[in-house]
Amino acid sequence: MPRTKFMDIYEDLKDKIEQNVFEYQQMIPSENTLAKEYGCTRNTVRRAIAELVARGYLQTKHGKGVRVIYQDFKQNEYMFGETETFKEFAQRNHKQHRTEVVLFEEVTADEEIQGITSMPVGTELYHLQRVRYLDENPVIIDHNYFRRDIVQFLTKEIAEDSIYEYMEKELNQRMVTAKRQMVVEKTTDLDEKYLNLEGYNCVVVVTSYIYNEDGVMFERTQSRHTPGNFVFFDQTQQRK
Amino acid sequence: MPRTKFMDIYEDLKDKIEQNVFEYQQMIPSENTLAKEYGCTRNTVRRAIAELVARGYLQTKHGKGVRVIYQDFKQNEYMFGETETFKEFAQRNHKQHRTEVVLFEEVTADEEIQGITSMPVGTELYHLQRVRYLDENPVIIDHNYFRRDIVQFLTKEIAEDSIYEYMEKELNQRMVTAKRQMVVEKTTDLDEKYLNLEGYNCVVVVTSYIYNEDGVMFERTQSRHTPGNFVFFDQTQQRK
DNA sequence: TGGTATTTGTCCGTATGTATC
DNA sequence: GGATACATACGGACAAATACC
Repeated sequence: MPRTKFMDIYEDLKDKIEQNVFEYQQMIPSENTLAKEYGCTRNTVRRAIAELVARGYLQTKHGKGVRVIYQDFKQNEYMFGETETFKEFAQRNHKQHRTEVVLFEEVTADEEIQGITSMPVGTELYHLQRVRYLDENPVIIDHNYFRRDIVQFLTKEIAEDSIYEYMEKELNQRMVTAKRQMVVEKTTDLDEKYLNLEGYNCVVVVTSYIYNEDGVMFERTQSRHTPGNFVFFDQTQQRK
Repeated sequence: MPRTKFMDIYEDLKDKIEQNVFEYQQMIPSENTLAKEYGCTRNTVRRAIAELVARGYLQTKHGKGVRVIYQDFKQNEYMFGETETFKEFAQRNHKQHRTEVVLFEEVTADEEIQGITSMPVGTELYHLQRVRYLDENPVIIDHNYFRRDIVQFLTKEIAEDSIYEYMEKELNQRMVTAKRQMVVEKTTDLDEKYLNLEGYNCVVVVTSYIYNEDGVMFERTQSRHTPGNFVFFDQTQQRK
């Protein structure tokens, strides 16, 4: 993927940080030094550093230098500010995963569905309910709505694997922007039917609105997580 | 605050989006046009646009243009990827706020505290427990640990107002990086004693590790939220 | 279908300002 | 005060994707 010069530099610095070539709390070489090493201008180095700052790897200080503040990730963490599918999450954490489609229907948005999805009345949609298993443990129920004009020819079989892989490979559609909102809600009958709640009387509800590169919102998904099995993670830089 | 040119442009564009001068889904003027309007180079405009993309206001597409994808915020939302204090949160949502300090002690980190805080054994710390009220409703218990060598001369009175205002104004210390982790846990006796849980048997636990501009982690705080009162919000751009 | 203009993406080189040591 | 380091900004070049005729 790293086609551009600044992405090459980004990847190289990131590797060096993750491999502890540059250690936690250590200052990395100055921008001018790096520019000479990489054979580019200071601007290009700065671009790479900016990306690493945004992701919590580095911290810059005016007049002083650039410090490593990266520490190892925990497993089983959902990263906020990153887009990761359930399949990718499972693979990253070396877990078995399986998706059971318990509802698959085609609907047309009425006012009730508009209230849920923010899709205009009349929009043709797929409506799915899917139970997600990690190591045979049911941890999430997804309630998905997809626009049929964008996510075309969806089948139950695709929904059991990865809808996003299908979209990218077959339809040449990409998720570009995701807006997510998280609340905790009391459990519903459906939650209790499908999930292993381990005594909790609530679920973590993550509602996502997903846009493609034409700025069209083509998906609204509500993911209801069992409380015990997830961690959300976030890193922030305060700007002046 | 906007001292720099790109921050001026950032603020101006942000206002125009929020005031619907540029409407949802509309393309804004081209970078070259904006550069002429603002009397600067294209690079400076691009810098401002990049910030707005990162915050979910705009979406760019190569060869086409820049589209507005901002929609209004809901109230009572905690924005991930932003640093906001409890006091600022209350004021933004036009709510009364009050903080009650139920524990204030000075401790030295032993191995147990190191396990909780990741602070080295022997570090001198303040340990606080604070109950936070919104409109006289107890919604959060904070368990704070602060390094005494950095957050000096802390008092109960300061802790009842805003520790961060004190740090910035009196100590010239700033929060620069925050790493936060969120999980849901069963309630403890302390939660049940102080919080109004409305039937929930769990709380949302946000654990924060805060760094100053010297890269020193000077605070570890665990905030235990009542589930009903909070929404966490997040926006993401997927990069190529 | 093809050519041209427009628009964003990447990168360069330079200059100046400001914070730190 | 001088050297070093990051921050901002300018102006220009070319590439790549898109739109238009």
